[in-house]
Amino acid sequence: MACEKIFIRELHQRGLRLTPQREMVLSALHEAKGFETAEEIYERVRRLSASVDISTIYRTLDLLHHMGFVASVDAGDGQARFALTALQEPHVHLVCQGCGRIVGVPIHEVEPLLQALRARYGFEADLDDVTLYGLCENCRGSSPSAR
Amino acid sequence: MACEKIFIRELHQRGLRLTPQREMVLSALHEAKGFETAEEIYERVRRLSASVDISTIYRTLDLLHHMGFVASVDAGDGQARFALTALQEPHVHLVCQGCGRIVGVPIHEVEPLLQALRARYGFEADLDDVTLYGLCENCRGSSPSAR
DNA sequence: CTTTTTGTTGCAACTGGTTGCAAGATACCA
DNA sequence: TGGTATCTTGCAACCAGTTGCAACAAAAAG
Repeated sequence: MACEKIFIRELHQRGLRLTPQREMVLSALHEAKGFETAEEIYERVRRLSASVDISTIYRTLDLLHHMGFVASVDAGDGQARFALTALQEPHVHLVCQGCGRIVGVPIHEVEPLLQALRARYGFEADLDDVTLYGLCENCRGSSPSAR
Repeated sequence: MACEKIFIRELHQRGLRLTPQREMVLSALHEAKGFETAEEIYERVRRLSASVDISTIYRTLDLLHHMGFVASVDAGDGQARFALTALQEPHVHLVCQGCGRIVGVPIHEVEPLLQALRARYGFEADLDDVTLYGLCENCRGSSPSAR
């Protein structure tokens, strides 16, 4: 897990600490392979240690998110979903409202939008964490199927 | 209030009813002139009638939003904000994280983004209700001031 | 005007998520 | 190795917003 070494280094750089809870959340995210809710990640962590509190899960996911290790997507169903992105380029996320699939779009592909907003509104938008809703190729034709 | 006549017509078309509560929310939104939280709109309605429940405010704002009368923006502080848009073209909203100002961008100005997503990902995005975060012209230079 | 249908409301309970705080644990230094 | 500063945790209370449901009320029909 090269990821963990980098995590420890980043923590130390910010004067933060490595705790068993933080290790377990990182490990749960490795297991997950894809977007999961905080509750699902909580369940994975509980299999490792029963005494961890859900608020610690949220705090740790938040930390990992701010450090750029984790992407957070609001799929529009009132529950955020999280996934490891480790050190990839930031993505804009597309959520299909037909099938629930989440697709990442490298941020450089929407650079023209950034330029347009800068030019016309003087607005410097931060697209690191944007989620767009719509219909994917599959669901566009057929009638939308349940998630 | 031309807005109210159209509202009544739209309600009837959908088999829905005009109630005092719905009229009061619409009237509160007219008073507001700008984005306000559900709680602020609730306070305005309470000045008209003390017995209205906050859940009715939320349900009505939701209805007005789905009917296209109201824009809903998550300013990133954990509280949604609502404003009358009556029958304007839908907007993408820019929220300045420096000063909290909310600016609307007519949706046709981001049409190129829609086309790019359609072409490369086959994804038909719905930008009617997108909010982007960043810094406005004023706040870009100076150190960000509190909201 | 009364009845009937069905959409709407207030209420209370609940949801996902956040926060204040005292107790506990980590990392550093002697 | 022991002491200490301070970061982190679990807990419980809280927050904005949603939901199920029985009572209510708008609109249409008689």
